[in-house]
Amino acid sequence: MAPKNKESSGNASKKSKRVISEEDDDEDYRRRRDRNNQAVKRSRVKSKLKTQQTLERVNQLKTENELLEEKIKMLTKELGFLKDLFLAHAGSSQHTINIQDLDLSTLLADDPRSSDDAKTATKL
Amino acid sequence: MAPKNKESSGNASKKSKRVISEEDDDEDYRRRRDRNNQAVKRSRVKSKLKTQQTLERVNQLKTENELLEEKIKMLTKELGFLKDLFLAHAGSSQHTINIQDLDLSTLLADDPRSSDDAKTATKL
DNA sequence: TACCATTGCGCAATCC
DNA sequence: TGGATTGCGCAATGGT
Repeated sequence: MAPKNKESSGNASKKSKRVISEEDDDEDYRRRRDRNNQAVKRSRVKSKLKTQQTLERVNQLKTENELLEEKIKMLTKELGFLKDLFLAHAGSSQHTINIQDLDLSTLLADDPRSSDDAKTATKL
Repeated sequence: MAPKNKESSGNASKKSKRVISEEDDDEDYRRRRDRNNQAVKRSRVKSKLKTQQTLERVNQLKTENELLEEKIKMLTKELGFLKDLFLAHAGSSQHTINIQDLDLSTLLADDPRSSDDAKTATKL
């Protein structure tokens, strides 16, 4: 904190014709200070904006996360059903499954491979 | 920016015995300023800490999401396999599946219902 | 050398 | 009454 030259030396002229160089420097100083102050404001606005966007990103990711968890529950449930089916018959004596006994309609209705989330599911 | 009473009026005594009340006020002012400055520092440290934690949270959630996406791919793949099996035989003439033809070992090896991510899968 | 961006810091106004 | 926040300006510093 050094150059705090306010109305320091006894300058008669205020800003009439900037006599020599002292006044010029003062004006320069003010100009520079003002520019920096504006730069500081810009920088701080940007900083706050970034902070807020980060918070929004967190919420966005949380929501996304919940949806994915739900989807996993659904898929796991379906898989469990199908596997139980296989196991049940695998443990039986004849080792065969009669397709007529199965209600595939409900199972295939929400086939994950053709849902709206196909972006991640269809890749393979 | 008003009360910038530094070495304003011509006070002879500096802090010897605080004559009446002027000096006292000055000392009080300084004490208050110093305390506020410390409070400001604490506040800013806390603020920066929170910002950083938020950034870490974002990365954490991103990682979590990727894992969930992968899991969904796996489950979808498995489901697709099982459903194709059903469909294939549903379209056949005999409508029966011979369990001997299936290799359930690989399928059941990584049963989602008994994996390490059981936290979300076992709930139902 | 000049310029803008960032950052630490103190002041004062407000908030709580 | 007093700490916590916040907007703001200054100066130092970083990065062209």
